[in-house]
Amino acid sequence: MLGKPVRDRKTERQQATRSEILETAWEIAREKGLAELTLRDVAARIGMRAPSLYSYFASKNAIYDAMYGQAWTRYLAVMDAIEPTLSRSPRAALKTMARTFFDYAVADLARHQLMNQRTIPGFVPSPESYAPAVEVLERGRVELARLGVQDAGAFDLFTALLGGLINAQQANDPGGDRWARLLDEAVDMFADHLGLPESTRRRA
Amino acid sequence: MLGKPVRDRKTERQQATRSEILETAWEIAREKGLAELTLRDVAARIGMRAPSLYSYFASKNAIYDAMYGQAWTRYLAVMDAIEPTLSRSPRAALKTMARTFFDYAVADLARHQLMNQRTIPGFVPSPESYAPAVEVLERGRVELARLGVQDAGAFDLFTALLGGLINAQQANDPGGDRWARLLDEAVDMFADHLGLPESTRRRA
DNA sequence: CCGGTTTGCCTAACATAGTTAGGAGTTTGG
DNA sequence: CCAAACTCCTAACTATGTTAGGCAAACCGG
Repeated sequence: MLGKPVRDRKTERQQATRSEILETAWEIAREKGLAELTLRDVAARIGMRAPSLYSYFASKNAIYDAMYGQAWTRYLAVMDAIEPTLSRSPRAALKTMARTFFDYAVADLARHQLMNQRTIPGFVPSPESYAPAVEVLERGRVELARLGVQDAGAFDLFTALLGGLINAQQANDPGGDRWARLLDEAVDMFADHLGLPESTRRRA
Repeated sequence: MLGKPVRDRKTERQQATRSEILETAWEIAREKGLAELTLRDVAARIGMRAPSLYSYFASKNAIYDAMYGQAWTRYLAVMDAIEPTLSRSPRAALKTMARTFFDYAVADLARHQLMNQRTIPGFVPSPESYAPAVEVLERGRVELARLGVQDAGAFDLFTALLGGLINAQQANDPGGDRWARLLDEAVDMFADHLGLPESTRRRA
């Protein structure tokens, strides 16, 4: 008589368990490293056995995939939070954007590896999980265009520069700031190159 | 009566087999990917079984380690070949050095992953294998200093920039030239930033 | 030339980890 | 209330790095 129930308790529970698995996976990845994550570990920590996880994810890579999607989706939220506060000065805005992404990447090694490196053999993000990554890039492209960086090559150069600094920092001085402290200078270099206003050239 | 024999046939044979194992490992890594390398595969291809490889290398990671050392040692040879031909113009020399390293990295994906990325879980190069990598960096640092790039931060910025371009190229456009073609511009940007002579600023 | 040692490779087997098969107990929807 | 669905389990398979132990050929001092 009654129509569909308002809540789908089954699906709700299923979703809750999926979330719990993912949270636990992040936890272990942060503790032991992304690659050291094992299904038996994840399962044990939530009071299950490994095969039971297959009721929630099709494979271990599907878990990585969901984590990948989460990481980029959450960064989208960070972008949302930042955008209203961006300076109208192109240079300052560029620095804020770069610093924000840099900090997000450096804050969690496992997450950075998953998002930005091919550290898991055989893992390739699915189109659905890749979508937020593409959107982050697209929003970055639009934002930079708004700031005066219209050239496609220039945007590629910016992403390479930023990615290079992040990788160097994580690989050669994790926890330190050897490359972190070069970030503003790098952005200035880039801005100078494009002739953006408010030049503050360094190192004569 | 006679002293030690001139040649140690035993060691020679051992070395030859080690080389054969490494060559085969490179071959498989290039074919299937670095992480997809298995000891059973390597062994089979040289007419052995997996455990026999342990007479030549202490572990699979020891094979990766030797490959890592080879890759960097071979690049040292490339540097040797390049150095005499370097232009006296800092900018031109910088471009040649950057392009040479870029091309070396891009020429072999598996090798690049091993040299420059943490793509093999748990693999950390030994001090001996790390040494040539350090020397490449050191020679680069000296060479750049000679060209007028004395600041330590500037050198770090250069390596980050170059590494960022390489990673972007390999990750997002393998086999293409989307970032490769930005290399000269990137070096000019860097040289402009440092005020090196022969400026050819682009993109007004 | 001969007996012991070393070397080179083997088979068997173990541990770990992802994954599949199949089943039992519980929940749930008609 | 019953059948279907769901949840989780145990057992087991596969792949792969690795260890144990053995056997035959090569080597070498006397």
